[in-house]
Amino acid sequence: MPATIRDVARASGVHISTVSRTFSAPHLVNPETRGRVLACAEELGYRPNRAARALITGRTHNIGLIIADIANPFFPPLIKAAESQARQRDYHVFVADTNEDPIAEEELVHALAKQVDGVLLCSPRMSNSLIEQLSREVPLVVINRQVAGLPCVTMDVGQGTRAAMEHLLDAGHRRIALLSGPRGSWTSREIRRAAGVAVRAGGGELTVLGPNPPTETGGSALAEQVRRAGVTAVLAYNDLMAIGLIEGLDALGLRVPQDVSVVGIDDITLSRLTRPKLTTVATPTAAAGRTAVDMLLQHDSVATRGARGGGRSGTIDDRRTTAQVMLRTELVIRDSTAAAPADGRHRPDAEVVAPGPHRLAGPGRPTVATGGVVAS
Amino acid sequence: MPATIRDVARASGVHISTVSRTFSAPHLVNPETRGRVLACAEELGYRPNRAARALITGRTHNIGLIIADIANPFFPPLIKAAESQARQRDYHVFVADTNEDPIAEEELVHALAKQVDGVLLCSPRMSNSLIEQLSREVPLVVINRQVAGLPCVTMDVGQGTRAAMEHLLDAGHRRIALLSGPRGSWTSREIRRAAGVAVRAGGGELTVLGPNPPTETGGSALAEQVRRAGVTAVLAYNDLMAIGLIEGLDALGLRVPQDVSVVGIDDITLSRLTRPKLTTVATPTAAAGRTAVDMLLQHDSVATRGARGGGRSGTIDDRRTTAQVMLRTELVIRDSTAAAPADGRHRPDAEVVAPGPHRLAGPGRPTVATGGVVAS
DNA sequence: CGCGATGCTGCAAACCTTTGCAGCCGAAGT
DNA sequence: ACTTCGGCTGCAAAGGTTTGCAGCATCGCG
Repeated sequence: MPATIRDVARASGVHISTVSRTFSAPHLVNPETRGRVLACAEELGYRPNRAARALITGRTHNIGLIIADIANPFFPPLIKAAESQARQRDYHVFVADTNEDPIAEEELVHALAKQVDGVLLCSPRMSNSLIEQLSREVPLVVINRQVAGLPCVTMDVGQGTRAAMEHLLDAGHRRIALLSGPRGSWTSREIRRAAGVAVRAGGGELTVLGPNPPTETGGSALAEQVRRAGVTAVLAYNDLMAIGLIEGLDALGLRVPQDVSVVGIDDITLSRLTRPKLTTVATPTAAAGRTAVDMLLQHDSVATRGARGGGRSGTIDDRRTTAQVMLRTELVIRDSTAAAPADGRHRPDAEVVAPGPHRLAGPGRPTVATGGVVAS
Repeated sequence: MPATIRDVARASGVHISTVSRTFSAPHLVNPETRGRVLACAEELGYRPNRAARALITGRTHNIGLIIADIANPFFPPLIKAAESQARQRDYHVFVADTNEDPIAEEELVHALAKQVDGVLLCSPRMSNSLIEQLSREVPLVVINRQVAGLPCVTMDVGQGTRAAMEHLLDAGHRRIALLSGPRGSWTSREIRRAAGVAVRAGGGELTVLGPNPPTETGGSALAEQVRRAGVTAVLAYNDLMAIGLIEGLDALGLRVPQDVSVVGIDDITLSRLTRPKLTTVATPTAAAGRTAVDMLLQHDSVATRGARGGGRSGTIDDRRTTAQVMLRTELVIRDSTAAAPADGRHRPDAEVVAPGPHRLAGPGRPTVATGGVVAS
């Protein structure tokens, strides 16, 4: 039913190759002919079949974006940035969600492999070795994880964690908890490592709780454990968990930040909407999306993996060029952190009280401390 | 570089057609042969090229999902539901975001057309006629809009709006504002229509503000206008706008719900996290996603639009079977609505006061009123 | 007038699969 | 012993496009 290139050729009295060129190499065809072809194409509602084209050129002009959890507000800015960057280069982005499931991740890479020119693997939960293996099937750029030999873009959560911990230590906190993220998360490991050294260096004591699902309910479920741990400050794997934790503490009668200081990571927009507004480590998600698309497109425009185009030669050599980019993070201080309680512990028996002054806190400019930046 | 069916055939000493059948019709090939072929395929890391397969079968086992704004928390549950439903039927979902841009919408449909078996068009902003035209290019299911002759799944926002307005009128509100949504939104028109008749029937007066971008900033930008309108209650096009409006009113010194009652639409999870918790019309987004996938798959499994499979006959006749489903909505009463102020107007000069009792409101079961349900 | 260059178009192979048809072989039925 | 049948496999066309190569005029130049 849909018009093919042949229909157009017949209608305009030229060979199919001329029709093809009209679309893919207009300068090679006589303007007059081209006009006639275009008219017929328009008339018949012809659109090139991208699948057929991909079959021979080896390039689909699509890129796949695999996301751990689309419901996490952390991702949409990244997705949008990737899409707009891709659109500028005449590419389309197909997003797929894995529900934090490593199996689904692998399956999706396979499914996408032949339908896209490359895949952006965002916050993968699978093993490094599997990622490496999959990268032989389709060009991969990894986001939020470092895998040796593959192009990666990560956030410098290590620096962000240090900044957060120093902020808390400066405020007099000594007993600090870390709510870690999901099993398999590179970011979570980085945070944990950095938190460990930073707290120790500051003479504090770190309690690690987890692994946990990186969601709001994952956070609220930890309120009881946080109370029992007797800490005065908490760093959460992400904002969602931090917000959930605040909810949970609230239900337990513990006030934030008077009794417990809470800091999140990501700086999702939601973190500015809750009460108290969340102190958090801002990660440049949009930049990550853009960068990842750039790396992917540069990486495979260099060596077109075309069907005919004479397969790329160096399988090992071009690893030299695979970049690993790490993006700067920033600590944004808002209303969920305060000086440690005088007795050095949160009060175990908080009475019910009208909400504290943070409710009235003005919209003043948030304090900002910068983290590090690295690239290689 | 990637292994093709021919490589496997050579390696296992059979014809390519046997390899093909090993995967697509296993019962037609001798178990012994099949075993050998599978072994070789595994060995070589062979994966069928879905693009090539699609070229001949006419079915890609992909479905496209076009979304107005992926950053709107309304959509993720719909996306996830669609994905899981599709996965059960061995389909993959590709999500694309249009940034509320009608042009991008059209372009995406074209881009997806040949790479998917059908497209779910969610909250489209383009014209009905264009949608109808595009539906001749690829099977379409429309979500959040009714288009004659096309399968649609919508939410009964009309009933939800009526319930919300009755709730407000019962609470003594008479001057009510409606924050309408983006231009081109079917839902927004439905809400406006229903709001008009409901408020008039209740002896109230409706002020319509809009159209507006359906975002948090879109809502907060309207605070000033809402104040000037002198209304005591507001229904917003969606929760995001409602939450933004509450922020904006707060900045103006107007308290919700004491001075102004606010109700949203959608019941996104965020609406339970803000203070005050939002009264809102819950829409069954997950059900919508599932239903839409079902309608699409049923619709085109009936008549395979295969290349060879003898094109479908009835172009008009099968319209009889195109269903239009409308899903039930529910009014969820939380803390952002209250009785109208005694003087019938919000106080124009609110003093700064410690936050009201809604801060302490327990997690009690929300009151629920049911809306209608329709199907044809 | 001849020659090469230039601009445009047609030809046909190739991309990777699926699938209708035909062929082969052994077994079962008559 | 001859047919029939069934199970399995091979053959080749088809699907829609791109692209290197070759052919053909036309044109400019010497």
